[in-house]
Amino acid sequence: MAITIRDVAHAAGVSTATVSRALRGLPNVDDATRDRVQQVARDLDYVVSPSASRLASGRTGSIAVITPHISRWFFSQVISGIESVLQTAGMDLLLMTVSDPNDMQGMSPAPRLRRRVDGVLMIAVPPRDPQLEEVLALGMPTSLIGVRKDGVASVTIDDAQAARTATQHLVNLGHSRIGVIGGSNSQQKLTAEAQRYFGFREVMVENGLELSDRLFSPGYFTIAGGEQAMTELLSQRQPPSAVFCMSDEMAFGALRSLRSHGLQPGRDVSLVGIDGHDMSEYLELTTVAQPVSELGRIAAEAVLVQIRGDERRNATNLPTRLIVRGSTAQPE
Amino acid sequence: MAITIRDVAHAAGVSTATVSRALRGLPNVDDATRDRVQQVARDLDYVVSPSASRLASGRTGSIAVITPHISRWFFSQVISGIESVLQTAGMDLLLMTVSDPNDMQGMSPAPRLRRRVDGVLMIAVPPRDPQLEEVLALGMPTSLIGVRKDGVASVTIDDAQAARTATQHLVNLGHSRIGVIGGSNSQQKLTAEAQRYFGFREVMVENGLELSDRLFSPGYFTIAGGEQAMTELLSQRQPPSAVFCMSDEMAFGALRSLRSHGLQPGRDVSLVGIDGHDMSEYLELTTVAQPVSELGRIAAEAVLVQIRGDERRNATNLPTRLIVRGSTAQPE
DNA sequence: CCTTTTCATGTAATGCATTGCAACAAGAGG
DNA sequence: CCTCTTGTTGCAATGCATTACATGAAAAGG
Repeated sequence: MAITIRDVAHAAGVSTATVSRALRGLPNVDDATRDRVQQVARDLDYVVSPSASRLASGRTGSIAVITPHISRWFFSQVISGIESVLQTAGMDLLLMTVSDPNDMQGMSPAPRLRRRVDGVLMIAVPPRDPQLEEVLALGMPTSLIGVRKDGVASVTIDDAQAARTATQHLVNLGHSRIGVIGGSNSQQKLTAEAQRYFGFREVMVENGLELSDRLFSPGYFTIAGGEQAMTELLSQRQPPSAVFCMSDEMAFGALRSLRSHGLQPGRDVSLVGIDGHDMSEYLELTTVAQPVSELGRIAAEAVLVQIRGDERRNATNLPTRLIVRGSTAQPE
Repeated sequence: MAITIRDVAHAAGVSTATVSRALRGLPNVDDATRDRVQQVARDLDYVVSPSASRLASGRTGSIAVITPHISRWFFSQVISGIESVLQTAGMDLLLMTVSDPNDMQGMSPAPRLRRRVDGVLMIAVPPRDPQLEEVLALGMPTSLIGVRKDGVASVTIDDAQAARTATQHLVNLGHSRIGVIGGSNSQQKLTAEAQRYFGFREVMVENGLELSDRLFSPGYFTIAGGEQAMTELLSQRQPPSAVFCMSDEMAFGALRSLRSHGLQPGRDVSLVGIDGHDMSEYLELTTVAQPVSELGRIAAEAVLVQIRGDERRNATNLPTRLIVRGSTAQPE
């Protein structure tokens, strides 16, 4: 009932092979023939059957984006960047989530990928996650975002450096008792988190400042978690005069905690985040901004390159920049 | 080179037809046979070729989600809700964006949908948008989110009612000079926006309050736009004592504008938004919360139902609820 | 004018699962 | 013991585009 390539071939008086070539812009087709075929195809309102095309060619024309979250700021920004590139490239974007690697009940996405996509983009999956390993084992073009792993293309920021920048900024202002709000206490940390912690430590040590477990509080990368963590830090005998938050969203929560304790960000306690979240400008949050949607765009391009066969599996690092706002100031 | 259904059939000593039936859980397959086939399939690490399956069956097992934005809060929440349902149903989620309907350079998504998906979900597309019409003309299972249109399944909130609730709240507090921050000034308004304006007007009229064009300012549903709009309202001879913002994000911008004018939200100027944005709690914003990801979930389920053949094209309205916080108070 | 390229086009095999229909076996009913 | 169900399985057509290879014609080269 639907129009097929044969209908077009008949109507144009050529073979299906020629129609296929003409419509896909392959060489070795006479200009006149090509025009005629295209015209006929348009007249008949013909669209190729993707299933048939995929079956015959072996290419699916789609790329999977695997992410642990869709609606969190960082992830939606990245996905948006990816989408813009794939849209332009005419690739379908298959969106799938992985259950938080911690609770393993969710089944691995790998089986759902086989024979279904030409490439995979994974956002912020722990580098030793078994689900990641399974996906990599499929051997298809893959690019990671926010994670670095040997032999796999990846796009990241220099997390350690970003943390250094943030921490150094606090140190430069004269702070010496500096707290950290990070992800979780668990060992199985995301590289990004571990790197940020590493960068923080370095600067602290370089400046001979105290590093204490009591100055670390987990915020689980959520607003609520950040608020909780800040409250925790404030409840100590000697609360920090400045806090480095590993994400802006946690910093937002921390800001609120400050306010509900009657403290003023910047004046009473300095806060710096990492992200460059849209809201940070409106909350006067000092932050180390990362080019988030750019991460997605570059990673998407990397997969496309791999699909084209240019086996370029490199690791890209994008620059971050410190944006100083009202939430940081010299200790009084 | 890849394992096909024939390999499985051979190994299990049955026909491909039986393998197909056994693996998909169709009836009329002996339990012993089914077990054997499943075992063999697992041993051989067989996965069906989606392309072949689609070509043969005519079903694609995927659903398109068409949205004007990916990273904006509302949209990413909705997409997240959709994803959870589709994941469970084993459907692929194809994500595509439509260029803002206003600039028509982006080509319509309709051609990219044909033969490619079993159903479509569209988020917040103007009801008379030609791109929407084209998609509907495809005649496939479709469900709209945030838009109501005759003959098409849709999931929305009662926007007029939400606006009434927000406005009435301000009136009840004793405000009489009430401003509005809406989308744009243009005529081609999104239904949601028009409805919200309508609800606002109604309450104003019912209470005999002044309705002036000067009390309307466009915020384009962005944070920056909201800030601008609030600044605009504040610059008038007689600024409003309360402002109804058609979205939380615009309200965030408005909050900032207040602060930079040295005004305190609630005490000096009351603000109410619509959305129930995650951040609104942290900014003490009074808002009319809508069940955003629920919108996505229900719409997704509606498409699945249509795909199954139960031609149930109804319009669902989800409830909203007022959450009163510090940004609204009696005028002093 | 003849041979060799080069280009346009056609032929037909290929990819792989689904499904209508036929065949058959075993159990139910008489 | 025979007919009728009911359930299990196989056969083979089907869906539709892609592409390796073959063919023939025209252009290029000698």
